[in-house]
Amino acid sequence: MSLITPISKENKDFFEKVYFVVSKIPWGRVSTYGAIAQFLGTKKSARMVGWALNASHIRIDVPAHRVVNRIGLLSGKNHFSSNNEMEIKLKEEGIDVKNDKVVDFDNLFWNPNIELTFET
DNA sequence: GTTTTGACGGCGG
DNA sequence: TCCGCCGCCAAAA
Repeated sequence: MSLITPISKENKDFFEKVYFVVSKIPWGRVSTYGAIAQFLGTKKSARMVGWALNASHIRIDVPAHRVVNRIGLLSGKNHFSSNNEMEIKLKEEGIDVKNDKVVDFDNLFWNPNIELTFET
């Protein structure tokens, strides 16, 4: 079996893939659109990741609040029901946020390309 | 079927 | 270092 199986039957389309990866972000960690896009093989499609998450509001199992942009900025906070819901959720996980930015982002960054390995 | 949009990222100025 | 323009590409209009 391959070590990494980013695409399985439950991840048939791009959106599904995004949801899958995002759902794997550990509690208390954050990831980025670009990293997820790269993991999915389309590094240049970071914007699509955001778009996918935009449609993920129906999926409660997708922790979209753990996805920020490359510098740790909460670029998607405006898409949550409450204006600072994203920040609140992050803080509930022990992630400190200041000025719409994740403090110590480098340390909290979870890179699926490296850390998302799961045994099949 | 074509144009616009967008929760990004890289590169140049 | 900071700011702005440009490329990407799937979905919505």
